[in-house]
Amino acid sequence: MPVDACRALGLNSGMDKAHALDTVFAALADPTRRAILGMLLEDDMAVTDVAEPFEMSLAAISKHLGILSRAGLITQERRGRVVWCKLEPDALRDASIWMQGFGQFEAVHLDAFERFLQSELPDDT
Amino acid sequence: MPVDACRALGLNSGMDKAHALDTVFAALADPTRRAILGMLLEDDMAVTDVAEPFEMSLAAISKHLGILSRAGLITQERRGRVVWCKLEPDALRDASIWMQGFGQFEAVHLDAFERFLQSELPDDT
DNA sequence: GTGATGTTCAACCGTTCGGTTGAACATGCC
DNA sequence: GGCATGTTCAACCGAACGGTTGAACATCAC
Repeated sequence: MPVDACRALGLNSGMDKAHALDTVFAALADPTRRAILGMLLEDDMAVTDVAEPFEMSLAAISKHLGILSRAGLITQERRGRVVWCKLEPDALRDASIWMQGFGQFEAVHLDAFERFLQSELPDDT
Repeated sequence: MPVDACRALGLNSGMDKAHALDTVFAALADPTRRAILGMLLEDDMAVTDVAEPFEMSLAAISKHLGILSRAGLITQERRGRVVWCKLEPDALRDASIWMQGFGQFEAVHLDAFERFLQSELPDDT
């Protein structure tokens, strides 16, 4: 598997699963970073465009993007001068699964939820 | 609604939803605290018993429990000398819902997913 | 080459975090 | 009362966090 793909899955080399949860949850524990993820849900964006709506220096946003990237929640690809940021939602999967071990409704209705997914999803998952 | 119930739902007074996500995710970003939550999944526990498996001072565990409590993830009730800790999994609900906005399969089928939740959940939400 | 643009680096700053220690506070037992 | 037990408080420590600034680095346009 290519290194980038690993990082996109939160499987940074030398990072065990617990440490991956650490970095993912820590990355999510900041409103600026959650807002960035929400923006990237719409479309890929350049760093400057990500920074635009925030009242904060470009360097600060660059740091936030670094944290999101190290957590595997986004990937960054340089094309010419501009660095494009892309959401990697698969990195949330392990964290989501961990959480679903606790939620009452998820626990109770997990089977129904999986039946729901199977019925609603296209086959390419 | 009683204050304790509000705290159990992560609705601490004066804490808006974004701040609630901050504290919940921050609380989850530590392996000791995640382990504690896992232990409380089995049963309610006294503070001393929570601390027993960790190579760490009791005061440190007490702080961790305070963080989990302020995030609404547990409640603590004093009975005599001992303080009992109880898991409050409902506090994970908002965070879980927020995350499910990002998973690829969930994103595509979010409307259907919400219909699913509405049909499967009890009415007391 | 020159200059403007996009991004990151390096150093710094104040605050928070995760841990320690020792003392304090409550409560139950004799 | 006196003492052991369960828990938290207060002060401290080093490290990490979230932000700033100014300089540096790449790349594109002319």
